[in-house]
Amino acid sequence: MFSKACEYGIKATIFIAVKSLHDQRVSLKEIAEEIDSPVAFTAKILQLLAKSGIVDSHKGPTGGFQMDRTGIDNVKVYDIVCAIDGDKIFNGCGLGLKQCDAEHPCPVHDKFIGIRENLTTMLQKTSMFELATGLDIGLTQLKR
Amino acid sequence: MFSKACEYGIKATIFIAVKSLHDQRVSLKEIAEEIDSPVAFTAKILQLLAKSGIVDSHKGPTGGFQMDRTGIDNVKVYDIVCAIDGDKIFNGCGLGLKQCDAEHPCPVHDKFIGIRENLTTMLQKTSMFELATGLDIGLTQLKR
DNA sequence: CCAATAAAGGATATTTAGGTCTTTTTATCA
DNA sequence: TGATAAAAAGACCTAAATATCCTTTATTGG
Ligand code: FES
Ligand code: FES
Repeated sequence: MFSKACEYGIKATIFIAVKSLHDQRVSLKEIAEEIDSPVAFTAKILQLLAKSGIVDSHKGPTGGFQMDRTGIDNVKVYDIVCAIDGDKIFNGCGLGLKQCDAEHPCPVHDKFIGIRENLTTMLQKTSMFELATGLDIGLTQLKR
Repeated sequence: MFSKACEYGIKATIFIAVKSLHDQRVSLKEIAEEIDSPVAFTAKILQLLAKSGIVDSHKGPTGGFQMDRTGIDNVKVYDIVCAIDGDKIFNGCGLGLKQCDAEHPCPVHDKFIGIRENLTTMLQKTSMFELATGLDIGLTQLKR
């Protein structure tokens, strides 16, 4: 469904959101441990998320990653997926035609379009706040 | 969503079904042209589909690929996806946890499970016959 | 100012997906 | 029966995703 980079990116952002809700900045090392991801690779992904304005980063001692309250409420899973994997999964043809076009549909177009819309809507509606609170109260987990 | 191999496999099978409905066997070359795919790579995929019993293959002059009427009715998109990409997309965790487990869910589990079920059901219900007839009457297309 | 800390950046390595090429096997039919 | 046609099989190549390593830059606190 998503690339590894995107999976790490989503998990990292949720974790940063949890910590930010407790007014804590969190370091790359801590993130990688918490989401069970390779440190250096995670660094690349966080760089991209920082450039995209999804998370804030600070260098130096006491540095690390964080989100402000507005971000925690406004950033949706959809934004992270777009930033890392692009929008192919939301707009692309399920059978790989150059573009998905209802006027010239592939054989699965009509069947796919509904599911793709459900996925898009779901990801557009799901905020970091919602996912972060579930994690914070122990309902969900980021590794196993 | 699907791998390239899987996209080619689905398209190839639909095309073979169309031709089989007209009692025509079809060669690798013809298939690759019709679905706009690399010939040698398509050969590999068709080998796998033949081994999986999804299509029948015959060597020699007049040889090629075909499906019997039972296969055209019974083979579902789901079967092709499982044969080529495996069932990770149907059972795997959306965030890449080692296994998707409702007792120990990842943050997106509850949101994902419904969409994943819709996708699975849709692919399990969609037969080659249905897709082949749509293509045959010109409603849909395999390349662009 | 300086030492320590942490992210940014860039070069490199590894693994997997995607794709090609050549040889072998099987079947047809003239 | 032998020339030919077509898929099967296996070795090989290429590009992209994943992952690592090293150097640079920014920030902090003493
Ligand atoms: S054309 Fe293939 S999904 Fe729309
Ligand atoms: S645990 Fe992640 S989708 Fe079920």
